[in-house]
Amino acid sequence: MKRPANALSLAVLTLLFEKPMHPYEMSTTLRHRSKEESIRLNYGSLYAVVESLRKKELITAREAVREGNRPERTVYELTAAGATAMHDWLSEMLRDPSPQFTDFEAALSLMGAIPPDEALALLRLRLKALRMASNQYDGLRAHMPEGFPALFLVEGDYAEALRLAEITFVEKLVSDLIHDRLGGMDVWRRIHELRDAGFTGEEANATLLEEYGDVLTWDT
Amino acid sequence: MKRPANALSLAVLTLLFEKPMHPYEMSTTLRHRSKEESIRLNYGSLYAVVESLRKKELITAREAVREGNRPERTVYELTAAGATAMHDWLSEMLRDPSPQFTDFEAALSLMGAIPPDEALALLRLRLKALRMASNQYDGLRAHMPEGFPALFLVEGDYAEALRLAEITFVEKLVSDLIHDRLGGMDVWRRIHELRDAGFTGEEANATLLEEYGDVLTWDT
DNA sequence: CATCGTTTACTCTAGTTAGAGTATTTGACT
DNA sequence: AGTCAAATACTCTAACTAGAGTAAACGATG
Repeated sequence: MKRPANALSLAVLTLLFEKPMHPYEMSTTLRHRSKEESIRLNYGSLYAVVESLRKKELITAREAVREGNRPERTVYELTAAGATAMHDWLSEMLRDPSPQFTDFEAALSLMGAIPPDEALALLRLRLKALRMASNQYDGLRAHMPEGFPALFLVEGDYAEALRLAEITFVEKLVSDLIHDRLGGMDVWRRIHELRDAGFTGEEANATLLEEYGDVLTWDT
Repeated sequence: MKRPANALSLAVLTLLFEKPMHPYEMSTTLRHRSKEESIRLNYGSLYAVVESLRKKELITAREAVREGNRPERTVYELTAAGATAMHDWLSEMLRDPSPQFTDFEAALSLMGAIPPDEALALLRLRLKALRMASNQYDGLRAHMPEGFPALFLVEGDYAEALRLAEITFVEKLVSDLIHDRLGGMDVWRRIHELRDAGFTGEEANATLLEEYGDVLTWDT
C-alpha cells in the first residue's frame, strides 16, 4: 500500500482517529483549527481523498443520515487498517526528509533567464513581503490567549523558522548581486545584453563562448 | 492567462528561450544541469506540459524531423507571447512568496495523533538524516571545479539554508520534548494513555475535559 | 413576513500528474 | 560477429486535483 501523496489524506485519517465524521465536518474542523495553512484543502480533493481511502478500506461509510431537512450526510469511521496506516504514514513523514520542490527554489534555478538587475529588484520586493509576513506572524503569536498550548503552534513556528532562513538567504543574495560578488554574473549580464541587442539565444551563446570560452568550461 | 502551477512549465519556456528543442532534449538538458533536484521532472508531465503550452500558443511546433532511423522528434520554439509569459511568471515567482504546504509542516500539524515519546524518537531520526544530507551537500560544494559559477549553485545553497534552519528547529523541538517544555504535552501524553487503555476518541476527550477542563478552553 | 446573505453538504468536470510501457538504435565488450 | 546494456524518443492510462456549480435551509433584517 503506497502512502498518499496528499497530506489531506493523512489529515482525514487523524480526524477519524478522534471520532467518526462526515466530510463536510472534516473540512470545517480543519478550517477551525487553522490546518488549512499547513494542508491544502478544497472540496474536490477532500471528497476524492475520502472515496480513495474508502476503496482501500482504511475508512468505512457508517451511515447516511439526514438531519432535519438538510442534505444527506455520509459519516465515515476509521478501520483497524486505517489506524495502522495513519500511524505508519505520519511516522514516515516525521522521520524521513523528502525533497520538496518549492516554487522559489525552482525560480532561483531558472533566474538566469532574466537580467541580473531585474532579478535584484524582484528579490528586494520579495524581502519586503517576507518581512511583512514574518511581522504578521509575530503579532499573531504575541496575541495568543494565555496558556494556549505551544503544541498547536508548532507548524506555524516551523514555517516561521523557514521564513527567517529565507530572509537571511535572500539578504545575502541581494547583497552579493549589488556588489557583483556572485560568480558568473559577468556572463549572466552579458548574455542579456546580447539578447537585448537582438541576437538569438544561439548567436549569443556563440559570442559568449568566444568572449569567455576559457571561463565557461569546467571538468565535471 | 493563469500562470502554470507546475514549475516544469516555466523550465520548458526558459529552455526554449535559449534555443529551439524537442522534449527529449529538454529532459536531458534539465537532468544534465541538475535541475531535477529543484524541479520535478518526468516524461508524462513533460509531454503534457509541452502540449498545454502549445495549446496556449506560448510555444509552436517547428517541425518533426527524423534523424537517421531514430524515432521522430518534434522541435518546439518559443513564441513572442511565450517569451513574455516566461518573463512575467519567473518574475512573479521570484517576487511573491506563496504558501508552500510541505510534507513536514503537515506532519508537524498532525503530530498530536501519535504519542509524544514516539514523536520524539522519530524527530531524532529525522535530525540524523538531515545532518547527513547537509554534510553530503557540503562535500559536493567543496569538490566543485575551480571557478565554477556560484550562480549555478544558488538553488542548492537555498535548499541547504532551509535544511540548516530545519535542523535548528528540530533540535529545539527535540529538546523541548525531552524536558517536557512544550505547552500542551501533558494533555497530549494523557490522551494517548487513555486511547491505549482502550477508550474511544470521544470517551478519551470527555475524560480530558474533566481532568483538564479549565486548561482546555481559550477565548479565541 | 418577505428576502437576502451565509451555512450546510456535496457533485461535476476539465485539466494535471505520475509512472509504467514501447520500440528502436547505438556502442561496448566478448 | 553476436549480444547486452544504455540511450533515444516518446505514448498511454489511471489516478489525482482544483475550482466552479448546485441546492436546500437557516437566520438576520427591514
